[in-house]
Amino acid sequence: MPAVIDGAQEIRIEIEDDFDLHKIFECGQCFRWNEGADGSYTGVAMGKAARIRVENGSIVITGSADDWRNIWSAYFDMGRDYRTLRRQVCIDSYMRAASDFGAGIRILNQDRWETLCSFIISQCNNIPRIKKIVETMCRVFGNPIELQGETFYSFPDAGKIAVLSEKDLSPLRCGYRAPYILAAARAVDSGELDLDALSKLNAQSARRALMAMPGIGPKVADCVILFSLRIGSAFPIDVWMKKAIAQHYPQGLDPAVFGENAGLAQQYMFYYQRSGMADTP
DNA sequence: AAACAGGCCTAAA
DNA sequence: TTTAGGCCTGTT
Repeated sequence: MPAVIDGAQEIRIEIEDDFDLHKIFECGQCFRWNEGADGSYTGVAMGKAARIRVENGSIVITGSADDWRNIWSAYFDMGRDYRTLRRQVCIDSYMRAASDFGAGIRILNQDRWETLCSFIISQCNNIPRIKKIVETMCRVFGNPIELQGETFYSFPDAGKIAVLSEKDLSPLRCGYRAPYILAAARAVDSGELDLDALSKLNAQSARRALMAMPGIGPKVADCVILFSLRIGSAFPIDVWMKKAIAQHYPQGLDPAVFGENAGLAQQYMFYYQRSGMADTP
């Protein structure tokens, strides 16, 4: 069992398993963590602001031991052994290279409503703009959170957004996605779309329910399923993944070969493809 | 300046 | 069942 040392402002957790902050936060699954000059990351998740770094084989994160146990441990998916999972997705030499390159990635267990909303925003958008829209949304509609003298903002509840109009969302500059955001907020707030319940279904059923919503297609649905519903078989396919598959599996690739680890395989492929390292086989 | 960006929707084969 | 064009906005 990893030791948890409880300091005044931060705690320290020894890690043996894969855990690379840069890869975790830059592999495209989240939008609210930013790297500082010292290599630490600061961000807001699950209603908490935190700063985290890795030092001498330990995670060092602001907050209490209870925060770690109640929030961050699950958020960083510490219940799973990624060294083992990484071996399991090595179905060929390409996946061997991709998973070696991406070693350290972990799939975050993020807030469901936030993930849904963020990936609605992500459609036909680049990462800087996605982050900007999400940050504006939090600043305008979220609650302030203090961390080491700095003010951050939580992601607003679905109920807070549900009562707004398209006009209210105009500061976000999110264009045609605004009605999609409102529809999702209202469905989540009313219980018509029960994300917790979806997490108990299989990927196919959850996907069908999500795609019944306007503005949610297969890619957004799969991201929500993988990054927040904890259903590991989801395999989001975006333009990068299409390139990766075309290059390395011209005959096609059935994600089912990865079973329950398809989502992790996707993350390795995606991260590898985006790095440009995958282009020279 | 025009094209494009980590999709989705609709219309049309 | 698959494919083309349009869509807000910001950036190149």
